[in-house]
Amino acid sequence: MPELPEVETVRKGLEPVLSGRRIVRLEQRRPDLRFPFPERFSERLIGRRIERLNRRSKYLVAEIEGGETLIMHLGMSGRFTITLPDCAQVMPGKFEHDPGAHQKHDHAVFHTEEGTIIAYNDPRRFGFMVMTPTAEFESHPLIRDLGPEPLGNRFNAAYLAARAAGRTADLKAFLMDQRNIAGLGNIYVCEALYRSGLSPKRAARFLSGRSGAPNERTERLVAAIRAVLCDAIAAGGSSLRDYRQADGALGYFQHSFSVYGREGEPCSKPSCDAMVRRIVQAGRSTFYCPACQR
DNA sequence: AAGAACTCCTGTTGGC
DNA sequence: TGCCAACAGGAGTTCT
Repeated sequence: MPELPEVETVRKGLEPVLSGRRIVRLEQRRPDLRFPFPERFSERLIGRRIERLNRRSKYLVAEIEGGETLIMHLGMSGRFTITLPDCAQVMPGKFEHDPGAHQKHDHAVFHTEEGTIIAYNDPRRFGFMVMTPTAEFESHPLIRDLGPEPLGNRFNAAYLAARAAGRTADLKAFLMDQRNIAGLGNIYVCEALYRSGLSPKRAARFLSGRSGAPNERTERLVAAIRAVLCDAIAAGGSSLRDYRQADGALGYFQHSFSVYGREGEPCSKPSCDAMVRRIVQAGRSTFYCPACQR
């Protein structure tokens, strides 16, 4: 489901009810998601405060009092729902079920000292939760090979060009690879390539000149990636199917898609009369404008 | 080492 | 209406 803007939106939604709060109960409804839940999961959380809720790439990262960190990934279909104490009073009609009553695919349910219930729901179970000593977070196998945050300082044209030098993989696959850039997925790769006028079928080395220096295309792509992510975060992410923000609100960036999911529709550039095309790359749909993206 | 194929799982959608 | 195939926002593992 979620790419960087959606995970950041979830983080912002969870922060007020999790950051600085103490976990008093954990209901773990099955042994695993994609991977087993952490050993003695509830023992390691109960009675402890969540000191901070961060995001790295598409991971939610909760620093737990006592020196451990909980790393969570939402996979394709993971989401959190928040039920506030006395929510019927606070938000009449907002919850269709009794507070505390669990829904199908609620696999882990956290209770805080304040009586807030935070349920992790994930039909496909491609998500996962793992714990690591906070001191070893950066060297954790899931974290250590991640590329730079696209909205951070380490990500720029010089980096991208050097990274792409000599690479024969197509641009779509190159940008989807989290080791190159962290946090992009199918939607935002398609949208960023459209915004920068680059074909998803180009080889990644198209981004670097001789000696791995950036060119004008690299600059355009970097700017487009930053812009589309910022726009999406400002819109609260994209709501496809039933994805919602943690507070139940729908993100609305899906209304701003230029190409994603728009096969057969006219290119949104007024001067272009081409139709958006869908192809399959590495088993995933790619949407692009064959006229604007070269 | 890089790249491509395969895999996990459930739910929804579209065509007949 | 039912049935079935295709597809879905991800990424670790395994192979070449």
